[in-house]
Amino acid sequence: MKEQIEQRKVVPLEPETRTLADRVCQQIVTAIVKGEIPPGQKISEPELARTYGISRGPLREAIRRLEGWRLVERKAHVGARVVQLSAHELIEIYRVREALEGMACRQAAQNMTDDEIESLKRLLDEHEMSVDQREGRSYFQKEGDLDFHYRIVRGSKNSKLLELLGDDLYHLVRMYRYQFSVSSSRPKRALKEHRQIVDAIEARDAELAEMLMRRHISAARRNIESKLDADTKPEGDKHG
Amino acid sequence: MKEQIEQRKVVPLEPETRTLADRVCQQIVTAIVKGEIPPGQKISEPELARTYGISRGPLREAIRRLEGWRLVERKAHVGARVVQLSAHELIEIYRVREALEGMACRQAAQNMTDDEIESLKRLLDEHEMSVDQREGRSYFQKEGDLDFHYRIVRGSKNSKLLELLGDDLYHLVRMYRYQFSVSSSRPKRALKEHRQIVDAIEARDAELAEMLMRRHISAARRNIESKLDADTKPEGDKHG
DNA sequence: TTCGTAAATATTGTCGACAATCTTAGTGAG
DNA sequence: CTCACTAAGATTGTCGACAATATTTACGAA
Repeated sequence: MKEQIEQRKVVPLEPETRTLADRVCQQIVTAIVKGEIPPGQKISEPELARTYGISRGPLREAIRRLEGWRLVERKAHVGARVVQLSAHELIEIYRVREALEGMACRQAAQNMTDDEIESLKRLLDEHEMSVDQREGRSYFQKEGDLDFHYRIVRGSKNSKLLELLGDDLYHLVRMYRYQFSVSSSRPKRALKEHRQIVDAIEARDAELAEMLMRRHISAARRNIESKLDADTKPEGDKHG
Repeated sequence: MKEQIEQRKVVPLEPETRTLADRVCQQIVTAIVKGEIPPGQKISEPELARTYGISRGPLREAIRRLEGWRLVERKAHVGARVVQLSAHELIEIYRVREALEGMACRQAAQNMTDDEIESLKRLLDEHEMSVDQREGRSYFQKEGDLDFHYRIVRGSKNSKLLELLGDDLYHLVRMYRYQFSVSSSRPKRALKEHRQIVDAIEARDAELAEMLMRRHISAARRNIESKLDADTKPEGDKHG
């Protein structure tokens, strides 16, 4: 069944060529994204060093890189905290995504290979099955959606775009999906839009592909906006 | 005369509240942008530590942050090098700028205050005088142009946009301006386009503002492309 | 009690030393 | 002479200790 395995690493033997700081950095990213270290929380160096069983040196280097990725904010002589996005900032991110991924989608329609498109269609098939299942549903709502978007961005063959979206924005988006359950509360609708997008890419219709992607993200943004409105508005109006 | 001084810091007294790593980080960025540490060059920790008179600890932290900003690339157990963009990647950056700054310009037309617009017009007045002078010309071609763009991005009031463009892309653009003299070889034309953009913003015409900005950056991109073509094509055809 | 001050504690920032890894120089066999 | 292997040197990675700064606690006066 699984003929298509993600080929992550071809060197599983070597005793981990990466650096301690590199590994811990990724572990922290994962912890932040999954909400194990929630937004706004102080990052204590002694505590984390104990947790990961390393000294503070590599840990600080990892934090410094996260700082560059804007996943943590640091104040001199005070410490680092996990970024905490305001509702407004989350919306801003979606506006940026609209511009960036719209462009990515346009370029993907021009630059994706037929094989990549074929593989993308298979991914959507899997997603289709997931949304019907109970347990798969959460996968699609959390990670699956971004998997799709990530493939489009890769398909654009624009490495700068990939860096900006992959390293900077997607972490934040994933983090807030785990935190709030701000994920697409409309999985079937979203999936249908994904299909449309792939169709446009397959037809090499760059204009349409961009338009559909912008609309797709715009809809997601409005979905969040209305949710946030519903959460913030009723504070003086709780319970009808 | 200078009624408009850049208000950088309001706390000049304290014995520098920033961290050693922070300061050195900024020094390295400057060195890289100005080409003192050219693209592709190895970053030797012992050497730089001597240069800045600090130990390797803070220096490594600074490098880690630069790694997050993608200004340097590091290989485990080998070392860090200043990024070296291929011509293709430079073009990619301009395509990303087109999408991002187009959006920024649209939002700027909606969100800039009248004061900010007024200040922006004065900046253009200064630039106008600069291009006529001999010595000022290089300022506009190097920093002045990006000053303008930076203000537009700030005017969009979108903090995420500001982070992506300001921290990630502009460093690279500036770096390659100092390196190649890839800067606008058409300063008067560029300035005129800046005027048009500000006019559109002042008129609160978001659509037009975005369109003009996209065209402006697109023109810059094509300008670079033709230059690069001229540099690379004649390799088998040197000297007639 | 409450507020301000001061000591005590904890955390962050910096350094030098050592270990692990890579790079270079040198040597010898073919 | 070239190539491969080895050894020496240099660089990166990690650690623990100490200094500088922030935070908390304790104490006393109003």
